[in-house]
Amino acid sequence: MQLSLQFFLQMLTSTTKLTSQECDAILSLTGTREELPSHTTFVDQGSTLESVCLVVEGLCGRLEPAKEERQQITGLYVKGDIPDLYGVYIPNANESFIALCPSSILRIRHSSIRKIINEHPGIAEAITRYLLIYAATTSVWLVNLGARDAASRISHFFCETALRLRAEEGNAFSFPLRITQTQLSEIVGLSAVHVNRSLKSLREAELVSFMSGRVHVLDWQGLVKAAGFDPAYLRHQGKQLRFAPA
Amino acid sequence: MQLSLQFFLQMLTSTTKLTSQECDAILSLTGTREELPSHTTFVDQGSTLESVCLVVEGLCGRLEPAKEERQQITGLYVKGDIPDLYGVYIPNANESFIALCPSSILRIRHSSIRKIINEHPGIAEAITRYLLIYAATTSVWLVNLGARDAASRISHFFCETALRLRAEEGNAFSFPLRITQTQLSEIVGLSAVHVNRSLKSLREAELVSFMSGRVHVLDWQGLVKAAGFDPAYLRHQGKQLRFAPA
DNA sequence: CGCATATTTGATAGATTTCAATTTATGTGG
DNA sequence: CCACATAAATTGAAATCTATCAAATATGCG
Repeated sequence: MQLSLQFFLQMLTSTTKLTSQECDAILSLTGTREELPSHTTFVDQGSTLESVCLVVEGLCGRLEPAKEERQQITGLYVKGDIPDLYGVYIPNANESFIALCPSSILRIRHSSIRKIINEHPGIAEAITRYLLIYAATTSVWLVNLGARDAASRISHFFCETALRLRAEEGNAFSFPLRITQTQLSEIVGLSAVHVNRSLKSLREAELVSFMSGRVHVLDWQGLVKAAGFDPAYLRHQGKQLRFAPA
Repeated sequence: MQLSLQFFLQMLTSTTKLTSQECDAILSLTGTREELPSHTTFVDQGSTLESVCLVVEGLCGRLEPAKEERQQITGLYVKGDIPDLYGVYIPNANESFIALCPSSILRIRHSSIRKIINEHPGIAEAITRYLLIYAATTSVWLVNLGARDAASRISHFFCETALRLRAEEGNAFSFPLRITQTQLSEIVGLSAVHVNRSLKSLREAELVSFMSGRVHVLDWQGLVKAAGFDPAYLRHQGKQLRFAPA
């Protein structure tokens, strides 16, 4: 009974009405567990995909090949996420996936996913919605890099991550985020040095502090405001949908 | 017989093997034609979607709500694209869509799309792949803003757009791109003034010039190199796929 | 303890934005 | 076709933001 599979199912049912058979089909997916030390690449850019990776524990990132030494992380994945789920439909990896901290994944063969997709039309529909929510997140990241300054970018990332980790509670709280400042800089498209200085200014403004792999939100309201953060894209508003026959 | 519908079908069949019935189902989609003056918003952020918009002529953009006056364009859509196709699955618009120049669209009701999706499993699959290719493009834009300087960003955008407009031919050619420098600045996340100066430097480097709504590629090889452009994400490599029963 | 990695700081160079003004295009009505 | 109004492009100067380089300090781990 993988907790992470239940998290994944939760994401699917947050948008899509699934029958109990469909839910069972998801929960009974099996795969092989892999323990990944920090910085391990578990999907290679350019490879042909035959399985997907469910994040069971830890944090993973999508890494796009960028010019020379400069690399860009274009997605963050937490427990219950399947970063390379798109590979079921398009099995060519244009990017790599790496463990940002010691993590563990469950590798599930495409054939298992295809089987339940073909047998249960609602699952195909739910997966499409799941993929679309990730696409929406990427758009928001794009706005973050294109339209905000350093401190706001970092703030926005912290806000998003707090919600995705289900960590938000009250106006002050903290949550684990075991990444380095260098990795953070590759997420927000800044130099590591500048991230360090921006973190300092956020700390001095008493909005948020980030140390030893943990984010301490000091003033959630203020942080949300400074970041221009609107959580609409993360949460499905409105009721569960389904147009496939049950 | 809409040429733009044929373009759309081409995008679907570039990834997915469709039966001739399925192709016919696509081509016989109907909707209402709308002529849009430049800057018209045709999908409002926050609205509930009941139709999709096929770009018949012109150029459209996806506009994300950003802080205050600063706005970010997170997607560009050309003839044959359906920018808001995702709305069939998630009918809440988190962003607006606008005409970047005088354009015309065909508004097709969701119910028509849903009908052919339910009747033809291959179409659902093809649409999912189509949505994923757009998501991949957004990731590449994210890398563009996060890891490249001004001139490279602009170059990269021109390279991508040349291919998407099927304009590339030889080492020097030109193609129409009826957007303003201000709109370009909202695409690449820079100020309009800096875009203007970067364009000047690209012109002086004899790589590309952009004037009166037209891109003149002076040295395609050089431009691709300066941009660090790799077209893999735009073109589906490998043969047509399908795992739904025909 | 000692190495490797991560964080912090200072100084400097470079990139980009902003503000303000000017020039050049573009479109429209007479 | 011209005159006008408007939008777009261009330029200069200064301020701000961000990157780079180099070094020092801290942290984690065997």
